[in-house]
Amino acid sequence: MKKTTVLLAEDHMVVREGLRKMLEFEDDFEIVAEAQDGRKAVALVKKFKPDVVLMDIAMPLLNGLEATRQLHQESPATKVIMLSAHSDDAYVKHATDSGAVGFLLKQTSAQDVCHAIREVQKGKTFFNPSISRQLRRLNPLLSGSGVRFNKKSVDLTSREMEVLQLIAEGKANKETASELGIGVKTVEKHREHLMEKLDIHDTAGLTRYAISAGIIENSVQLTVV
Amino acid sequence: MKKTTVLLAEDHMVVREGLRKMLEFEDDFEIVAEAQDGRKAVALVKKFKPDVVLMDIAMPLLNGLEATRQLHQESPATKVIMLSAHSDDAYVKHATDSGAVGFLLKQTSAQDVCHAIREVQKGKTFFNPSISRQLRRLNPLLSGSGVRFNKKSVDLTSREMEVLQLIAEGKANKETASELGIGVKTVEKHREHLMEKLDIHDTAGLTRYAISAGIIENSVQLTVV
DNA sequence: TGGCTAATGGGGTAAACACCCCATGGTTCA
DNA sequence: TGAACCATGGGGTGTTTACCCCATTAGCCA
Repeated sequence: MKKTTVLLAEDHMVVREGLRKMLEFEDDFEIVAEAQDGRKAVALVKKFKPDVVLMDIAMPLLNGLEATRQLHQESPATKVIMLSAHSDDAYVKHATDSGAVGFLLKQTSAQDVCHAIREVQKGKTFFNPSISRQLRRLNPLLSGSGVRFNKKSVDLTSREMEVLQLIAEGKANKETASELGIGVKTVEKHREHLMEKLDIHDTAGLTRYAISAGIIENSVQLTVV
Repeated sequence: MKKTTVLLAEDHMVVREGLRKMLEFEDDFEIVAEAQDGRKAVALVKKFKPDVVLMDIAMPLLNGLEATRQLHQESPATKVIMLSAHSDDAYVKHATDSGAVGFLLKQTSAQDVCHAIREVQKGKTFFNPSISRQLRRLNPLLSGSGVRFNKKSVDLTSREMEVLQLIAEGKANKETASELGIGVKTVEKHREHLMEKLDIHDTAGLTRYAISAGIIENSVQLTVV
């Protein structure tokens, strides 16, 4: 039986070695190459044409999403499973848009990683349960069956984006209202829509989302003088 | 020969399993327990008194720095090696302040992880080369004058730090209270003190502060076109 | 044209929050 | 041995949220 060839793209050596040891335990996988950044990943996929790529989202030089998009030009048959520590909508949406057929959180167990590889190799998709929920929420159209999903995701409206930004900046609804020249009730309404769309129901969560989505900046402050 | 007992504290299962498989390869280590959040880590250290703890900085409920500080009350002999994806000055400084005797980046190879454990077990310290450079840069200021760091910025009590983390994770005061096993009024009080000390008077602001101070983790911004 | 969404707004309620008042023990340190 | 700080609580008050109900206007598009 031909083994499933796998390429690991992950910049953290600890994680990469862990994944490798994990997969070496199984006898139907063969790791053909490892990349520590997105650019290397693209080059190695071009060279080795692996069946599956385990791709970290956050990598130097070229992030996993953009790397996925690029390697699909070179090797359309290669299935990419995204790895991420986080499950922000922006990530999940970008991942599927980029052509990833799987999305794993780093909380995932070894069994699930192996399972995911086998599933995508069979032409299926594999998402962590929580991710699946997000996908259904992002695109109700695909909730029915294995329908292809495309870029129809919850882009926030520009008004919602504005309100989200002001929330994350610490403005109360009243301030936001006068800032935007609209009524407080309208701001509340936008806030409601945001929470519904993002499935985040507290200010702290909205703030974290805004930062991770790049809607506001949050420079790392060094506490060392 | 007695094996070196190790506790893994890391919320990402993928990383944790990787570390475990990595250490199981060596015959002088024995993993006695694993924790997926800081609070569990403290409890398990109290129970098992391991020789060494591999501790991720960013974990739910209680971050690795604060967990380290707490477990040193219970088990002063336990050596803690911090694991982090980043090497921000704030992290390194806080790690040494908290009592960690090692600091590894997640880029570290398996050999170095094992080497680090053996070194700290021998009573030495182990830092990644880049971290060592940072320490040398930071140390003159610290040791020379004997002045406390952070005097410029606010120093929060350890309880306040815990509350801040839970706030930033989106917990309501009631949840935080039951999480910490104290009254809601006390949580409110800590929250008041936080706001007063930091001069931040809204949840969004506290959340941004927690992220920028490295008390909780937040996704890296992606510049996907 | 009918159906969809965005944006605007009003009303109401229960919960949570921010910010005051107060107190009791326990450390720590000068 | 106090002063200063910490952690723990109770009471109260006004503000702000989160989440329901409802409606109108405008634009898009199939």
